[in-house]
Amino acid sequence: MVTMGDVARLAGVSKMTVSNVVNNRTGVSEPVRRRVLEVIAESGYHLNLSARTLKSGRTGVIGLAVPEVDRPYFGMLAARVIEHAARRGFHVAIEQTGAVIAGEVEAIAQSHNLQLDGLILSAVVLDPRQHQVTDGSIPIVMLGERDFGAAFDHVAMPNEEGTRAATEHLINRGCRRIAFVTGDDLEGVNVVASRRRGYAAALAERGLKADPALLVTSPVMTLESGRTAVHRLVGAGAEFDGVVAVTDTVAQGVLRGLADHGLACPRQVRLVGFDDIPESKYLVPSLTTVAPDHGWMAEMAVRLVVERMADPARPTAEYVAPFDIIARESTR
Amino acid sequence: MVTMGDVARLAGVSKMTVSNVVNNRTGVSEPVRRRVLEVIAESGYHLNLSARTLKSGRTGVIGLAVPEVDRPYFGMLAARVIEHAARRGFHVAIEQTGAVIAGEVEAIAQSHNLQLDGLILSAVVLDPRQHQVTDGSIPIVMLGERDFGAAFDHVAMPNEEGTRAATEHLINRGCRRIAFVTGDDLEGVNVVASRRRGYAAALAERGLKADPALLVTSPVMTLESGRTAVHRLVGAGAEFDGVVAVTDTVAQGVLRGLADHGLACPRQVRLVGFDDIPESKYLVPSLTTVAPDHGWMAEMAVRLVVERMADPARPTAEYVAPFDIIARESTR
DNA sequence: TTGTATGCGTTATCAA
DNA sequence: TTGATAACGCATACAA
Repeated sequence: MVTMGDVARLAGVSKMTVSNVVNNRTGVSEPVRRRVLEVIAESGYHLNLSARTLKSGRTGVIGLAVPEVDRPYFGMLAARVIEHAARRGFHVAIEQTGAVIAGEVEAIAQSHNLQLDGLILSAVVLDPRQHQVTDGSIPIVMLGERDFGAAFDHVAMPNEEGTRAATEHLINRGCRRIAFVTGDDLEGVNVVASRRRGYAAALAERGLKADPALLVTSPVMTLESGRTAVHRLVGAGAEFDGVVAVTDTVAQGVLRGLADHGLACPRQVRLVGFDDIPESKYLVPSLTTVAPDHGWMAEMAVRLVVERMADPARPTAEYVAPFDIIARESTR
Repeated sequence: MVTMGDVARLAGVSKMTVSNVVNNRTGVSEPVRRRVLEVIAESGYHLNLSARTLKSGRTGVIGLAVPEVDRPYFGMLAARVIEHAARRGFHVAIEQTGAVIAGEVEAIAQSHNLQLDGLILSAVVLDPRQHQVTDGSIPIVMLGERDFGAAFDHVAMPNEEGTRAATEHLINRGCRRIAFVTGDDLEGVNVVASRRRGYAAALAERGLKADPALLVTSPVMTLESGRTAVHRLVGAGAEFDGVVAVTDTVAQGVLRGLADHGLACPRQVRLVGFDDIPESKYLVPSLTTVAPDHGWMAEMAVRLVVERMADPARPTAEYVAPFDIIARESTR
């Protein structure tokens, strides 16, 4: 391997001069700079980032911990975060937490070992009331789901507002018996609880009764759980003319479940999701959904991490992403 | 920051002994080991990976370059690669190439700077005949798409075999006018060309004519391009009773396009995709598809990278993933 | 404008 | 079984 010293020797200068050239610092005469760059090109020299890191204590790597990158929503998030991080000169190492508490705790713990400069954690199960996760050694930004109070910077989804708007949208379309298909952690501080509050609030506002038979929960929020939810509703003889799904992925499963029972959407049952994943527009019927501004969220998360690196003492901030209701065929 | 030296001092031993304990090496007496571990726990010491890297020249990071992580297929791939790499003690840094040649070349070039121990490159546009990409400084495994001959280890998709089987499946179901919806780089050494060969081979084998009007190409392979392809077929007055889509994502777009024109699938047009992304099972109608073994591919790619680290001289190998045809509603 | 000395935290080598 | 020393490649401080 060719080192900075080799380049210095070949160019007939000192290591320091090479370092200055490599780092684009001033104070190097033009002829010397050219000579050094020549030698670098010829020799195939590459700066050793580990050595620089050892000196500076910074790796230039931001961790992104998500449940699984192959869930559409988190894949989308990862793509945006990688983009915005690159724009600021950072690389992204992805950790998969598996949506289990141990995985999310581990992601924080590992951030030391991995020498991350910062961590963006999309926690979905970690409960701030039950787990002491205050780390403090590197900037951690909580993304999207759980609210850890003022302990961390937090970029939140418009969970409650979004679901309320979605539910209102169904009501405006004439639905009166609206089911809510979601996860089962209704008590915690989490996306499931917040979105359900929005659903309940909209019903209450419009004077509709929240029928417990129309609340279908399951431990996971997947395509399969959405499908199964419909099977359960129909199996229990529940009457419903609208469904609010906790995510687009679940909604897609619901669509499948409706098809299994020959229920036409939107004619017999209208459906609305949450996230606006890329596929939603192409489903048959295309899916009405709550569309938070994902690019905005990713950019903000990266920005908060980077800014906190510069100023660790800054008070934590909480941002809620803007959103739109995208009306499509599933609620026509 | 607490260093190995600090731990050594606190434990009353040498740095080397601490290192031996941290690395689980033999030759440390039990009492000393316990004492050191105690101090480590108390002091909150964490091994500095950069320093280790500086010594060893290894980072423990494998790069994974994919077009975009938010495409379902590549998200799936990334998830599997991360899993298998973790199993072998490696972390994964994801690069997004944007499916452009410059991005793919850049990924290789950057692998130096990022101090990657290896690179898994899912190239989709880089053409081995036109670009000199032989690097040699770190192990590079080509994944899935393009064939670089013996220059790199290669884990291939069963492109030709898969599409042939898919096309045969349609013929067996009674289709006689089968369209192929794909990308437009039909000449290169790539997934588009191979899959088309499989399509053509199946038609030829069964004595069906390949009507050029039924070959619909577009520069990209997306949900939108699938949808548009159907619009173009119908707009041109083409008659077709089956569609082979180059990927499941494109197939999903095709499904949408069929719906736009009131064409019933599978009654009027049968459809088959390629990849078996998680969503395919839940589409309405559920999608018949060629299902390569993605876990197998990811595992093999990681294995090849890691093995080549150990033995850079080993001749390159080529593996083709096994696959199944999953018959679902879209070809019922 | 350029060079020298020193140290970042770890590990390999060799000696004790 | 343990310890001392010398690197790894770079950047900081300071001297020339």
